Amino acid sequence: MNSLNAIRLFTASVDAGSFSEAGRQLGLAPSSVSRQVAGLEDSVGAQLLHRTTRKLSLTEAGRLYFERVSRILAELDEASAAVSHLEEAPRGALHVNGPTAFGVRHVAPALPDFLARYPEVRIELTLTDNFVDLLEVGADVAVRVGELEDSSLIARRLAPNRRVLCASPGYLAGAGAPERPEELAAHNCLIYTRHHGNVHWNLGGPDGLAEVRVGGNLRTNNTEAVHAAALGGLGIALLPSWLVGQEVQSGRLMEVLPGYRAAPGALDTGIHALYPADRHLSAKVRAFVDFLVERYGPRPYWEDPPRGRPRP
Amino acid sequence: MNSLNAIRLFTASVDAGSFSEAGRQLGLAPSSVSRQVAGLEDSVGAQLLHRTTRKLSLTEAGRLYFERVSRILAELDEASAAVSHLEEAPRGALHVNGPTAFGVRHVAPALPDFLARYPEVRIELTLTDNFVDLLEVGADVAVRVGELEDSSLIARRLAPNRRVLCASPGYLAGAGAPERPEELAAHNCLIYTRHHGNVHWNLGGPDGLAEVRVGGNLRTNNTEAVHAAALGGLGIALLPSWLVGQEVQSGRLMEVLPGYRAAPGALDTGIHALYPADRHLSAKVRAFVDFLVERYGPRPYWEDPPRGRPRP
DNA sequence: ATAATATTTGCATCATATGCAAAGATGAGG
DNA sequence: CCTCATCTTTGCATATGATGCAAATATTAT
Repeated sequence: MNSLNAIRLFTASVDAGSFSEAGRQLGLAPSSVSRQVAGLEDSVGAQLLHRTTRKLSLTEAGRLYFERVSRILAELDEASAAVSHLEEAPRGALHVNGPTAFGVRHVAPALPDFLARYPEVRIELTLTDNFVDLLEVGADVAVRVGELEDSSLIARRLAPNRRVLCASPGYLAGAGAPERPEELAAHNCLIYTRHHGNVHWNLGGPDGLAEVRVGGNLRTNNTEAVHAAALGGLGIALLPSWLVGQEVQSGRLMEVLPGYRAAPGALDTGIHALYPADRHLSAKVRAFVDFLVERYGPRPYWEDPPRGRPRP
Repeated sequence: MNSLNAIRLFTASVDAGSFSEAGRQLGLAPSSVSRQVAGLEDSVGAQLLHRTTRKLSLTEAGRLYFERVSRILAELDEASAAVSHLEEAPRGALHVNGPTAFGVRHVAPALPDFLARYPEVRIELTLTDNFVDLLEVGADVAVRVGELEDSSLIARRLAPNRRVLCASPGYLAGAGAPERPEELAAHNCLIYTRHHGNVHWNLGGPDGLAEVRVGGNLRTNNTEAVHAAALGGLGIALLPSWLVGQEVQSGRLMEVLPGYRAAPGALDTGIHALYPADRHLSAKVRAFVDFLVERYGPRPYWEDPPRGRPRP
């Protein structure tokens, strides 16, 4: 096993012209240099240097070894430098993973700004709705909505995940807008079946929690389908604000029971960025997460403008 | 300072797919591998591997580093192998140094045979008559006639260095052939001035040592000049057998006082090959020295065929 | 010839690597 | 859902290797 140290001392000795001079330059005793080079010669099985008290001279083997090895040392330093260079500033490929619905609406639109700020980064965005292992898919960072379970990853909160009741103006014009949670039972409520207790909506409001048994003529395992049906005027939906916020703002949907929101559950822990708990967090990942935190902020742009209502 | 060991363990881990497997293959504890790789990551300042109990996966930095570094490791092994390879068989450049007169007569003519036996060797023959430092001139081996003083070199005896009295048949026909050493004083003796006591010839014969004061009309510092003058019939010369042996055999010169020879002095210690006292003697040097020893033998071809006379 | 400097070696000291054991974590299989 | 096997990591004791100092040897310059 060649020690890199010995090789460095060998080349330093050749450059310096003597073991003592090399030792002085490197802050080592001449004896150390001498022994390391001798060990290297034993290791490669050939005399590399002819020694005289006044002069070192390369043997043919030494000259050959020196030429190759000094180039190799340079390459090695170069390799380290290349890697360090990657960490100096955000650059290189960044694999981002996230759920389709959120990714399409709030990640992909943010990428042009991010890439404009960090021109040396290339992004590969993978949107998947089944849970994937970050490392398995080769992702550097993932955006997750609710449900944090992967304990080997670090989660950084990006935004709250508020679910609100909403319906289209047309539906509310026909069926009327409920004023109290209990009235939801009489409405056509669009059910997202992947919530744990999907037949009950737990709503928090000014007068505490209210559990309402709801139902209707649409049950689906796809949030987008609920969304589309609500937009089409089918009924009242309980959907995350990041999905309907801007439509509420534009009036295509109207918030129902605006003082109430879904009681915090597993799905409501917030929106997080997840990345490996490595000692060396790469600059590009850090930059990306910081960018999202900054872009979404404590009150994301998809939330209604402040209405002065107390937050739970 | 990167430890080569850590890099090897890193690449081994990537190849093996786990620290434990790499450890098994290399006979190391998993903890060692883990720590070395962690240290390497600290050293380059970037995460190289994402770790899971079940899987290792390269980060982008790790992939980049791995690609470069595994190639570099191969080059390093190659460099060592190339140098070791040099030692397996005689090959490469062999720098031979020696005195002009002997070199022209007995080294250069031997080279075709040597090179025929070792086709991978290239010879650079440097003939100099002033003493040169082997290392200074970059020689691997030197042939020296007498005068061994360089204690840092190893001397291997190649042949005896016998000096004999000789003259041309023409001279002897005119001046007569001496029968006893004392008669030399009356002859024209050709003096080589670089002998220490150059006005006295110390001759050993059947009746012991005889010191004869000699002189003549030619004194020169060049053996070749003495040789040429003797061939031209100028007088009696005291010349090494390797210089005149074959001419004595052919009759162009005749030995004078054949029972006598120069008493062993500094110039008569023999003909030696000198090479650096390195622990790793290169194969080509060893082969060359062995070749000369074998070629010259204990009684070199330039010596007269055995005459049954006692050696001193 | 003397002084100065270079390499090498022995020895004590110190840093580092290693192995073992234990703890924490993860995926497979029942 | 739980258990088991395996992997990584960390703490600690040990061993291997590196280092510095001093002395011996050798060589060149003055």
